[in-house]
Amino acid sequence: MDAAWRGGVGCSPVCLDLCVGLSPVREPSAARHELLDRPAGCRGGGDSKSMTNDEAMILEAKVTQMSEENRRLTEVIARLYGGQIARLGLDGSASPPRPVSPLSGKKRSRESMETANSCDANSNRHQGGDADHAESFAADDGTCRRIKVSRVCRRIDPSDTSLVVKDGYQWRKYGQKVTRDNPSPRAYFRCAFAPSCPVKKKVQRSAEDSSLLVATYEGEHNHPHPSPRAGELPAAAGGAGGSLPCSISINSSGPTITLDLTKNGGAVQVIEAAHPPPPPDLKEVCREVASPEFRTALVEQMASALTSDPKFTGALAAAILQKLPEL
DNA sequence: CGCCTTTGACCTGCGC
DNA sequence: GCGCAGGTCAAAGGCG
Repeated sequence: MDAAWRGGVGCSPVCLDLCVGLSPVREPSAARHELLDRPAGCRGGGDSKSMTNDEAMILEAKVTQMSEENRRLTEVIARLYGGQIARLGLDGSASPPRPVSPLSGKKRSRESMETANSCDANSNRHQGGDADHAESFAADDGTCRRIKVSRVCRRIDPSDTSLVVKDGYQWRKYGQKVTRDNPSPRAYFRCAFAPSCPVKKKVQRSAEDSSLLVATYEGEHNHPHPSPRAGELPAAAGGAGGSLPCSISINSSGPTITLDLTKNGGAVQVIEAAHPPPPPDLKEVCREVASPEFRTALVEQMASALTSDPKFTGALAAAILQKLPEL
């Protein structure tokens, strides 16, 4: 299982985006790509100073180094979460006992019925209803968009019985159910801001930690955020912004785990990566991952492991050879 | 009075 | 075919 996950990091739809202290902003990779995409001589086009070739090469070397570090940490996270993710069914090749996709199977006919009322400009819904199950259809139809699923956790007061996760959107509760694997009831919400908004939210306390509220967002908002406030949890729309250092989402590009280690100002909130519920030590693992000591040790350990791996060194040599100019 | 929440009933898919 | 479980509906009640 671990091997399957590790193998999936590089070549399966599963991808890991890691931000490791490169920048206070959440997407340092964007800046990196901007650097990499442009030839050395063309960089800094918008700057008043023109960059020399030496500076460009140094920057490129740094970027390469960071990429390598990023890749190492990717593997570490993959190992840390490997078992959990596999159980989650995020690996598209596996056939999990309980699919993560919220729209698989039994929702089909009901979704198609709802489509009759809301098949307007909403790009998330397609006429005919079946297209909603983009998890299975989008692979063949590039025009379809998969339903985006993101999962966030928020720590609350254990005595607080309300299943409310404030994210700035307006939600209408339409159901509550006690599920089998969790004694806490699960609340079902619809986005009440726009009638045609397809986004749904499921909120349930963690079975392991009653002070942890797990909110699962399904779909994307087809309207602007009504009252964007800083520090609130990210909803499905946009998905990228928010205060959580770690999130899992499933979208058109496949399952994505984002761990942002640059956000160490606040307490690290634990994302439940397991379904069924994770072992209790997962939270501890997440805390460790966020600590500088752990990161340092991690890098050293991974560097050691990678350099002692003949496959890695071989692949690295091959990659370097490819980069060398032909003689 | 209108909106929202609650909650039991119903629907649907899946596994046996 | 039947039972189970998740998801949704809709009537009833509460609240401002």
